[in-house]
Parts: sequence; structure tokens; C-alpha cells
Amino acid sequence: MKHWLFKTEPDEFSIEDLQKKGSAGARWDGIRNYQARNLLRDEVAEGDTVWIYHSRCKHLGLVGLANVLSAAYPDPAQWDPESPYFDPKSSLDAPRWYCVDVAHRETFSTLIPLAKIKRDPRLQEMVLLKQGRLSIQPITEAEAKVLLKWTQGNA
DNA sequence: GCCAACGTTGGC
DNA sequence: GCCAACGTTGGC
Repeated sequence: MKHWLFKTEPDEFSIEDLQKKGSAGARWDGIRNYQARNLLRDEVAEGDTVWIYHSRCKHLGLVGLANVLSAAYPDPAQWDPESPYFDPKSSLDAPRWYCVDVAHRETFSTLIPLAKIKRDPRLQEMVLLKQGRLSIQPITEAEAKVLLKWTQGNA
């Protein structure tokens, strides 16, 4: 059971939006970066834990948890000419982009700010801090333990 | 909203 | 297959 960090811009799709989807969850689509795609397609599994991160907004940080409902499947948006995620170079027999379904589990009563993560010596190796521009990224078991401690009593 | 960093595209 | 131009991400 792995831990992942999924970034989202709350102006586009926030944890509140995810919560409104209930147990049916939401399709996490529109991933158009090969490194993120490879992680989604090859490593993200049903039952994994997703830490939702709000990026490009006033309150940057981890805002809650979600469950992965399905292993990756081809993102239908890549074949929809009306979609902003349409990719004319992707064919039906060789899908280029993948997505997963996730369901809201919990919203933290107080977010874990990016600044707090940056300050903790145990979290300096987080992909979040090491590498920008990656919207799907792994969180190690040790990192997750630190983060989980911070959420205790916050649910 | 700015802009640095970085991934992608496409001409050569 | 190089690399300049371009587009996007994402913290500030």
C-alpha cells in the first residue's frame, strides 16, 4: 500500500470538490507529463493513499487524503476533441495518457503548509521539495509517518 | 500576476 | 539528434 502526492490547483479542482463527489469519487484526469503518466500507469494501485496538495494558490500545502479506487486506465479525454486534454497524436490502440479514480477520505482541519514541510529535516528528500513540475509523485513510508503524525487530531 | 525552471516541439 | 523557441508549472 503506497502513498502518493497528487497536486491540484484548488481554483480548478479542490479537495472540497473531491469531497462533493462522495464515495463514487472523481476521475483524476488530464495528466499530460510522461513521468507522472508512468507513475500513474505502472505504480499507482487500487487502495493506495493519496495526499491531496493544493498548488498555485494562497494556502499551499497538503489538505487531505483520498483513496485510489481503480488502477490506471486510458484517459478518455485524450480522444475527445472538445476536451482541453485532447491529444490528436494518441490513438485508440495505443493510448498515450492514463488516469485513475480517487475518492475523498478526509479533509484536514488545518492544512499542512508547504513551509512546514520545508522546515522539517526528515522531509528534505520529498519529491515535492526536490523536483518541481511533477503532479503525481511518491511519498515514502517514512515521510508518510511524519506527515500522519501531524494530522492526528485533525480529522 | 510575475517569472524562473523545466519539459516539449520542431526546424535543421 | 541538437538545441532554440515555446509553453506550462508553480512558488512567491
